[in-house]
Amino acid sequence: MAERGFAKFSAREAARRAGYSVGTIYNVFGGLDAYLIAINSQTFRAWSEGLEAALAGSTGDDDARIIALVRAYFAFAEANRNAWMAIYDHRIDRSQAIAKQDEAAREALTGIVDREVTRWLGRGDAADADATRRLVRSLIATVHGHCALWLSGSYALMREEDPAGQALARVFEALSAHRG
Amino acid sequence: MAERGFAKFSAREAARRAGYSVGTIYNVFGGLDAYLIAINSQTFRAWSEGLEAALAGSTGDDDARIIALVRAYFAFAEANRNAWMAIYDHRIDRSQAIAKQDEAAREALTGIVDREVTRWLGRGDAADADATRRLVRSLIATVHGHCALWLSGSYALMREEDPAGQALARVFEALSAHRG
DNA sequence: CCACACAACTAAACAGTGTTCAATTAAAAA
DNA sequence: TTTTTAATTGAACACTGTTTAGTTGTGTGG
Repeated sequence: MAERGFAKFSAREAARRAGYSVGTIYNVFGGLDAYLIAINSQTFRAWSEGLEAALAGSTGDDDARIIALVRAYFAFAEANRNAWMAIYDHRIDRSQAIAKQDEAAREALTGIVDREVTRWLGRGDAADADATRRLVRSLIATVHGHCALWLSGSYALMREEDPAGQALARVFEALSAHRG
Repeated sequence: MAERGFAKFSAREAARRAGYSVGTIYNVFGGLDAYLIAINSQTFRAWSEGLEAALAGSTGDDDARIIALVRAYFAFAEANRNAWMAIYDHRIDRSQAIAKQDEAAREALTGIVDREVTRWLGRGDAADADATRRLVRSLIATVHGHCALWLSGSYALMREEDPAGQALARVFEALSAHRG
């Protein structure tokens, strides 16, 4: 997946390279969808680790943590283009429930952002908990949008040499509007 | 494309339904990529028309125009899920130049947003033209991110009943930060 | 009116794909 | 050692995109 990308990915070839036959994928994972979910969940885990590592190495103030977080978000996506894009290329049929461990891998990322945003906003009252959660989702969407359009090359966003910087500007505008 | 979605779309079946053979697509469009670009460009045109129609029907103040624009953005995407997502599902090989008319269809949308943002910001000096353009791209990315995560159902953004409202909140925060 | 040229279109072939499933092999239990 | 269970295969099926030789139709110049 990392080297061919979602469009050119072939379960048959993946099985071949692993020294197995096609059928084994279906026996082990139950179907192609579950296999792709497993692959993408691994990407999610690596992504979360990358973000945590960047945060652990951030010694500055609270602004610095947000900056490190967003920069690490973009850095991972760029360094793992195909794998990162595959996460969003694979449309999951919502009728079929996904495995608990895979669900957890996906929610871990939201959890990190939630923790850091709450930290930045300062002791959040329990009353604002819901508003904060909505803001977190929205900030993720904001950063995602910048990253996705950047990597896909859509629009003439290309003439933007620092999309992460633009995303950060939007994030801080939103955060500032929600403080105190 | 509208009824099957990008993943299940088949050029062979499209040709069959149109009463042609597969080869004709290759003769007319030169290749599958160009065919998909033509399809998506048509979606872009319909999308732009939808936005313009919403703006034409907006009689309120400047805030109302921005609101109408973003709401129409989401409305079109929701009403044309598959076609809208296909725009971003189809990764164009940047080595091959796309037709001029298709390029125009894509840039028209950016043009609309540019016009409305400039209008909202008030007479923009020529000096700020570049800053405005960067902001416009960033706002598009912001709204795109909300819409994409919403329709794909990624993250637990689902528990958000008004993603367009969240996108609008972010847009106005950004616009306010960039006024005079 | 005819032969010709040219465009549009087809149909078949090729190498791939996802998906299923009877048959086989390997491992574990009795 | 025999039997049961699990893991794995490989072939079949119906698709897909892509290419190309060949066929059809249509309008033009003589």
